Amino acid sequence: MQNKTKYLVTAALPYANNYVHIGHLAGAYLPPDIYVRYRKLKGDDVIFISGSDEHGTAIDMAAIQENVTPQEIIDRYHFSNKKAFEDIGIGFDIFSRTSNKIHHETAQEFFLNLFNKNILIKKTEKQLYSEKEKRFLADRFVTGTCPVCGNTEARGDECEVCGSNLSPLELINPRSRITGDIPVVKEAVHLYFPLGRYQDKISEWILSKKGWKQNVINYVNGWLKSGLRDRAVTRDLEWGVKVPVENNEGKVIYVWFEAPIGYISATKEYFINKNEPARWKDYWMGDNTKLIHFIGKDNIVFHSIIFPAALMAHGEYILPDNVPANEFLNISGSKLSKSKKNGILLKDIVEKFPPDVVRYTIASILPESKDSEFSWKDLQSKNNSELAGILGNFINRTVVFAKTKFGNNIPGRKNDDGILNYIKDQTETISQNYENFKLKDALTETMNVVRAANKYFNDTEPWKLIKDEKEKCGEIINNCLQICYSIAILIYPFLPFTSEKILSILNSDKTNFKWERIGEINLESGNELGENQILFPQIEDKQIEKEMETENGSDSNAENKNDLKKITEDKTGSGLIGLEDFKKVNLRVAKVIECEAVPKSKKLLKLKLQVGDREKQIVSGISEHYKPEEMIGKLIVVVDNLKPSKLMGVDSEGMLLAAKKDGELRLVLIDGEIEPGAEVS
RNA sequence: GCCGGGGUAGCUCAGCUGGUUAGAGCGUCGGAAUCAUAAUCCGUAGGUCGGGGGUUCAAGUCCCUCUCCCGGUACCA
Repeated sequence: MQNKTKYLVTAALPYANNYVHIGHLAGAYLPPDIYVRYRKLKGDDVIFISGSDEHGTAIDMAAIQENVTPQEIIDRYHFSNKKAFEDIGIGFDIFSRTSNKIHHETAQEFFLNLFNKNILIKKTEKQLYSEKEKRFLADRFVTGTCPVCGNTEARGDECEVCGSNLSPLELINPRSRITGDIPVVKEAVHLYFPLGRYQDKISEWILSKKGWKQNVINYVNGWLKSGLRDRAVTRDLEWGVKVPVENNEGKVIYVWFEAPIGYISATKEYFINKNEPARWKDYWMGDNTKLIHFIGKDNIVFHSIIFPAALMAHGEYILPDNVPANEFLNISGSKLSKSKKNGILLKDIVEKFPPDVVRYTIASILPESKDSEFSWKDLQSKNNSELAGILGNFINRTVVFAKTKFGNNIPGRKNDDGILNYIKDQTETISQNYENFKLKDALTETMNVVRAANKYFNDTEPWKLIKDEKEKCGEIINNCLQICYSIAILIYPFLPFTSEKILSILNSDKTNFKWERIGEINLESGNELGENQILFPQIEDKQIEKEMETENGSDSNAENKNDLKKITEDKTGSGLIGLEDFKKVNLRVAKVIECEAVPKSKKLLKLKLQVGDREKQIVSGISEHYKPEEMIGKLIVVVDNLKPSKLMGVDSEGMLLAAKKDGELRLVLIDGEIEPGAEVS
């Protein structure tokens, strides 16, 4: 008994700066919930943990922008997300938050442990310092003129206008975002976690892991190959967990380091609530706990490299047993560009559709091995033809039959004809699927059981037997009702709400509600049934069309690809070229009709050009020299037949001519007026 | 450009270390049945496994190459 395996299952900590959407659900919340519900049915000792990640500059900044306190921001998202999770039936044992006192203490203890062992390294770097505020300014707390596009309100880490990645020191005329104070450059000391030193240990540890998903191994190997680098663990910020070491005023522990410790703090909190404040150690420090992190693929690095390295450094904690990361769930129709995150919010979808319908749809397309695609039509068809048609129908036809033909009582039985044993056998393969984190397969097999139930009903034809073999008929219906109970157990991990409803329809309680009772006799003959209800009402076309419309409305990605695909061979001859060669280059006059910066790029501008009666788009690295608006209307010279290419994902169908020397760049322009499209030779 | 992941029936996806006629669900079409939310059950059709080349007795599965999509990274004359 003492040695029974304990399971510590975590779901990624959602950042309390955004609403959780169904992509998150598919990646990091529904899978562990299903898994945990299965373990609980098996009677395993399992705790399911998550909580809001509530620190970091993004939250602080959001607060400033909205002119509220960070507390208000995190409260908004924490409680909203928490409720959405409850509504969809994610049964966390605890959904904590990193702003809790217990977390601050835990994180500080962890930090001090490493600090006292001299594991953390001091490094000096140049940083902006505000004399007035008497502190160093974190990246996002600096505003200035973007060196790329000239935007005067660029942030220290990124220019929101042109999307360039910046460092605060690059900004022209930097100033404090809060007080407007002009900062000075000063040397700042920060503590670093020597991740590089753990390269070998991590590598060895990963290699020793069996049964990890291939996508996770690939990701980790990619990181290991390019070499692990030390990471700063302190940051200049007010909002966060204070660095518990002298001479570090105004510094907090960097969120990447502090947040995952939240799993530990949440466990502590869970046991404090249960009045067993020391029990958490049995899980985090015991030798028979399986720590399992469910996450999306964007989190693999943190959960399979960085956090384990930190745990190794600390030394007293267990390491993850598995990190079953999922790929991404895409929304069909609208290709979600990385810039705008068009997700379907969890809190919205649970208002429109029953939670189990959403759970079922998502569970059946879990991105376990590759990105998968969600569509509203899929949800509709899953509901109508699988949930209603197969599952709902079986329960309903059985119950209606028993009610009308057997006076609302469970008819008697003698012995079964093998169907229950068949179902019991199936649980073995289903169990295997759960154990291997193959939840989609588990769902398929589960539904196959329900299909078999329908087949049983069809094959035995109780509606015929009722006429002159009522007793035999009663036995079949008894079997079907027993199957209903078994189904309630089987589907519980995926459809907990429906599971409850079935129990209530059967007028039964949870005494036999255990995995090993599947395929057993769990209902007593003679008992009265409860009130019947339709488990899955049809979803009408209208309802689906409405969702599809609202979705498409927000998406305006209607760029058709051009068919012009002339390819020119460019052979590099050394020295002189003949007229023939020169003529291969098709130079034309083009008028700039639109121009904007390419998001996230430093130097690229996207230009829409008029060339004769055609339009074409080119991308050019000139934004350090020309602003988008001053480009419009200019008559420039372009190479018209250049092989098209993509720059940062944006199509470019040519190049413009410009002179360049010593960092100076000037465009080749046309003297006077001439029709765009005119040939240049 | 580079790194990683993909491209398998109309749709959504399975196919581990290469091995008999490539699978499932939904959808299609045909039939049976009528207890049931016109739900169920049986059967049918549908794939040159993105294109090309190679290794092998044998490749969706390994190698090369091309192409398209996704993510990361690169920044461009």
